[in-house]
Parts: sequence; structure tokens; C-alpha cells
Amino acid sequence: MSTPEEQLRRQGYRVTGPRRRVLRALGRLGHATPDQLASALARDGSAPIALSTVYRNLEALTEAGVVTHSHLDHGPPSYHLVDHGDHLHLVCSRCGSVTEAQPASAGELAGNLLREHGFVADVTHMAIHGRCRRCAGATAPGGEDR
Amino acid sequence: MSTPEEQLRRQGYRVTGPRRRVLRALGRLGHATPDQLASALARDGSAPIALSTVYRNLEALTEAGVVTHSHLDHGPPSYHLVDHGDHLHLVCSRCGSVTEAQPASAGELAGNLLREHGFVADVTHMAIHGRCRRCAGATAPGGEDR
DNA sequence: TTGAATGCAAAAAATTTGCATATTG
DNA sequence: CAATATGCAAATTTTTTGCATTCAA
Repeated sequence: MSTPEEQLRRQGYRVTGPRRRVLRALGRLGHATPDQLASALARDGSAPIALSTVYRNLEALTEAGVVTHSHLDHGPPSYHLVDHGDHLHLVCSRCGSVTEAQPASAGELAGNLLREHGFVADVTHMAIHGRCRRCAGATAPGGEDR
Repeated sequence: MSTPEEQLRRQGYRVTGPRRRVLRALGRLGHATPDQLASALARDGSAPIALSTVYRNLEALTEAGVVTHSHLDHGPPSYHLVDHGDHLHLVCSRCGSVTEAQPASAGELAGNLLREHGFVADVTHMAIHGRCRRCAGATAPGGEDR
């Protein structure tokens, strides 16, 4: 495993300035869309990094296994470091809030899928849609909508 | 419950020609992106439906609870009828294949989330990323990538 | 009749690509 | 030095919006 930079180099990717900054920014932000990253980087003192470079870097970092993303909802995907700490994303489809939950909650699911389909689920950053506690209360579970 | 059209009308939406055709097309296709829908509709004999109308209809149908979508992967979301039959989508992040699994597999997950977070998960059309049986075999679970 | 829905064109977003130049290993 | 990465501009792709017209209720 080792550090992200070693991991990059080991796989033939170059460790460049912009690449390093993208990594640091991801570390700081936790989660961010390509656009948010570019903005954050533009505001962090050094020279701004071209948006296209951010995209290409996220792609490279993903291939290198240092970064992943999840689709929390509509809109651009949210990227984060692989070791940012695993957690499920509970996305409320009513109010849009995102709560984090422990991956352990999905342990049985992963087991079932492996057993029944031979599918190795990555439940470490999964997005699950539904209603958060507050919104679930507002609208009855089986009730009318809207 | 009743038919989608009744459900629409009951909620104040109008049942129009294009809207009906979008519903039928979704029924036929199972899953489709807005773009795929528009293409399918353009090829089904009658007049093509403006892409913007497809978007607006999918939005309306979603609000009415007749249609949902899932983000199977990058790219546009995939829409389908709510009663197309519930199933989880197992998306292989290596080969891109999509397998369907029974929602029951996620029963415990839903239970856990409800208990621990009061979160009412909608596991009926959830997308789960990972490696399908074939690709999991090709790359060792903890093995090198690439 | 009258407000909601449609089509079409134009505007925004979100991504990707080409290419000359700068950098890493 | 050779290959990869960057920046910038332009091209794509995806989604949204404005508006006059048509249509369902």
C-alpha cells in the first residue's frame, strides 16, 4: 500500500506538482467534484490548475487505485481518497442530505451477493438512496407522495 | 396503485400523447437513458419527441412516483418504471456488465440503516459497484491492478 | 377556456480532445 | 533525452430554459 505517491510511481505514473496538489486537496476536502476541486485549488495560493488537468488527474489517480468516486445523486460524481475512511452514503432523496454510515451495515448484503452471484461488492463507498429520519417522518412510508 | 395513467391524473398531471409514449417505451426497454428513449421514440413510427420533452416528462413521471432512475455508472442515469420489478443492479466496474439481483439480498442492510440511522432506504433499484464473477476471478481480490 | 405540455432554438453545464510547450524520470 | 503531463482553446455531450403554440381537462 504505502503512500499514494509511491503507489503512483510504482505503477508508472509521474508524481507532478498538480497531481500532488489534487491529492492534498482531496485529503482536505474529503469529498469533492472535479469542479469543486479546481476551485479549491485556484484559491489555495499557488497557480490554478486547468480543469481539464483535474479531470485527467482524477482519471489517472483512479486507475492507480488511489482515488474513487461515488454518484451521490444527480450531478457530477464526488471523488475522494480511497483511504479517506470507508463509509456508506445515505442520500435523502427528499432533502438531499447525506449521512454517513459504517460499511459494516452492508456486510450481509456483500455476503449474499458473493454467495448468490459470485459478485464481489465494493460496499466501502456505496450510495444508498432513501429518506432520512426527518423526511421519513414527514411523509408516511407507504403514504401519498407530495 | 392502479395504472400509471390513473396515478398521473390523480396527482394533477395530464396524460398526453408524448407522455404516454414515454411510458410505453420505458415498458418495452426496461431501462433507458433520456437519450436512448428519445431515439427509440423517434424510431417507433410516430413523430419524434423533442429531447427536452423527454427530460421534462421523466421529471414529471418521477415526481408522480411512476418512474425512477439509477446511476448505473458514469454517464446519464437510467430510467425505468417503478413497477418494472424491483431488483438491485450489480455493476461491474471492470467490464461494465450489469447483473440483476433480488432486493431481498439487501433486506438486512435496510433493517440496519433503519435501526441505526432512522434512514428508510430504497433498496428496490439500488446500484452496487464491484466485480462480477468473471472479473473477480481475473483479478485477485487484493491483487495488483492493471 | 385556461393552465399545463410541447417543440424548437438557444443557453448552461459537464466532459473530452488536440496540440504546442513544459516536466519528470 | 524520451515519454508523460500540463495549459489553453475548441469541440462534445448532457441537461436546462425561454417562449410562442398546441392540447387536455
